[in-house]
Amino acid sequence: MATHSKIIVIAGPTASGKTSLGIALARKYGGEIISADSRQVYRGMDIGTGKVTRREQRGIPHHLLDVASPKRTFTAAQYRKQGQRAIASILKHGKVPFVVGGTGFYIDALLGDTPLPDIKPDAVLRKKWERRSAPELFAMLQKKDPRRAAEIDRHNKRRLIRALEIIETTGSPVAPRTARTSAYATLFIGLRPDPATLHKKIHDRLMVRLRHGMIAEVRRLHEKKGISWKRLDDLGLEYRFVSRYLRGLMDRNAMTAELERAINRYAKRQMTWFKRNPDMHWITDPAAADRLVKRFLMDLD
RNA sequence: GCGCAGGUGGCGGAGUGGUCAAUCGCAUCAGACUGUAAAUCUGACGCCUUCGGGCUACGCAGGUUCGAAUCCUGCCCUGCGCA
Repeated sequence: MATHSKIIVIAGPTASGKTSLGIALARKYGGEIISADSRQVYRGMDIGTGKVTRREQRGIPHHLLDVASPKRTFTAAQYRKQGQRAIASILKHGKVPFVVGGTGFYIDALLGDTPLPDIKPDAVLRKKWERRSAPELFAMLQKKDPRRAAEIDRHNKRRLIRALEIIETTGSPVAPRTARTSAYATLFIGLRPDPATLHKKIHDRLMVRLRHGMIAEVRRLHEKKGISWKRLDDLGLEYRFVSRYLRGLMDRNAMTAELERAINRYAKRQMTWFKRNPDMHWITDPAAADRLVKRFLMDLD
């Protein structure tokens, strides 16, 4: 059996301690970090996303941070492309890639079996279909691609529009899902703190962010960088709720309370995604990761 | 003390004689995820269930009625106004 290049993934819900664990392991085992975070790719979104500072990086190179303007949507396909490039470059230098982050979709796009059809988003089509109702869109899809229609979430306009977009652009049905075999040997480590601990960490971290200028950051994005309220809302969590507060849609207490709840819900959605991965090695204590990594890098294969 | 308004599920809030275990929103729980993924979307949500249904419920206690969250009486409680 050929020796596959090794990659280590550190996943887990927000505030579970992925970042510092990743850096510690990268330092110990000669690694570099590839961030798998759909919001940390944007420049100027630092406090709200909990982006590592230069200093916290402790000399470990970080990839896929600050690679896009928040004005435009950064997509999973772009992530995959740039991520693959980063992996290749890290391996070339004889280092170990550590994919660290909480965006399960990005991790799968990069390493898993989620195929991303090579069809770019079409703003015109999307805008046109946006006006239609989900049942209408579903009926259209059923007609053009019964196979895809049978498995899709018929209420989710975003998915329906994407499926129709693929069909419209290629003139043929959406390719069925096929298992992709990764070219790498991958160790999946999942951080799963007990719920009470996680909730507390989420709460404490939110208080720190508020103290460290998170509100000013969002205001700056809107006033200085020209990021629309709508866009900030779409970016979710801190950007969504702080912008609503800045718009006067809610007072500060409501903003804080609702944001905290939203973050907790988000953490659960992340877990729902990661739980599906049968290869995930779940740990509660970050210290347990070391043994897994050591064995993975030393042993077999 | 008098007058007025009101007491409904974890919360907010509909319902004013039957089709109400009770619209809806929030919270909570579970889940989905083919280029927006911190986004988007779905289901469950009184208790029990062999999933057919059964049981207990709309402040408390009585009453009217074939039938009440809905009508009547008394009581308790809350808010506002007058004393």
